[in-house]
Amino acid sequence: MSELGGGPNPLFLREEELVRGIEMLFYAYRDFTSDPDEILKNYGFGRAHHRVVHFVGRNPGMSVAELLAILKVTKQSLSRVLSQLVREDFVRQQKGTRDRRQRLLYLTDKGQALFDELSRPQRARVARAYREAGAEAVAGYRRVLIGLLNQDERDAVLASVEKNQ
Amino acid sequence: MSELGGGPNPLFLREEELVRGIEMLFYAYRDFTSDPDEILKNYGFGRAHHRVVHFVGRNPGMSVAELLAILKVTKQSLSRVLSQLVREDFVRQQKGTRDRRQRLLYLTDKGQALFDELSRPQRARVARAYREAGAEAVAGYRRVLIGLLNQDERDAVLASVEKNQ
DNA sequence: AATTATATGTCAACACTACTGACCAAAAAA
DNA sequence: TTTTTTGGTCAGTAGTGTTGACATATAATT
Repeated sequence: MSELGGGPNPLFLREEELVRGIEMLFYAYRDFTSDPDEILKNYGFGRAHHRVVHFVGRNPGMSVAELLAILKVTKQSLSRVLSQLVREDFVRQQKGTRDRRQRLLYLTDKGQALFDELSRPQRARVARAYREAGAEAVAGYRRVLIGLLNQDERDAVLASVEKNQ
Repeated sequence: MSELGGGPNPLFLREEELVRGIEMLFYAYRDFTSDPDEILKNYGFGRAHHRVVHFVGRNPGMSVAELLAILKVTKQSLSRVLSQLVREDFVRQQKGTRDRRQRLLYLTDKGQALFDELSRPQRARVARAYREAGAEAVAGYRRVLIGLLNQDERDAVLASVEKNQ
């Protein structure tokens, strides 16, 4: 296959470089999820539980609809893991005051403890990578990741990620 | 939770910044996989098939053992999708000449076509992100992703990724 | 030549995560 | 009051992953 644009591309846009970018993301994600996966086994949970615990922990009081929009899974997929987390007292649901149909989601103390346990090895991994690469590389890392997002998602993601600045 | 090291960390190692790095990776991977996922539906395939097609396409003649080491799944998990791809003539197996126990893996023309179809939107996505972020950011992106790898995997991953330089 | 180790495949059984499509109830909005 | 939104639930199905056991062919070692 020839170059994407047909014309002469800067070095980092060569075909080979693009495929390399694809693979690097696969490898990083593969290793990145391995630590939490190990921990989750001890709780009889899977990766889906992790995602719920993470985003509820980061966005206390979020609604189910907001969580669905972040995870991009169906209601039924979420329902199973969420109700399991509620049943086992990791997540607490509270009727919304403004809109009482909503079940606003919060971590319990137990849930917060799990959040911390799961995030510890990931934070350590990111910290190590950031430290080794340096501040400038970190800025580049973030810029490229943002560029990889669906364009119609960028604002939402940036808002979500930056909210706790 | 306090800072990781206890001491005063540079800004990009703040707790909040680390969690942001975790989330960005989740979001990028979520959107990154969405295009191929759509295409795969038309073939009755899933993400696992994609991974096999991708890595066999990138490493023609690789052995099953090598593929397992990259994917980090069990033989049984791989077996299902691989035998399906062979049965449907996307992947071809050829007895190794040096070691005739090995089944060396190659894409058929059909497999190569699928590889191209799947990689096209991902390459376009990476190209867009690289273009928007610039060469310097790309270098940082790659450095951080390498730092996120398990340390005992780095050499293998770098060898695999760089091999077609 | 006989033994051991390796590469691969296969089977059964199971678990987690995801999907679709249908349906229902409560509450908000029009 | 009617419509829409939010959320829950049910049944059925599919894709991907696991463990553990076992079989075969071949290579490597003794």
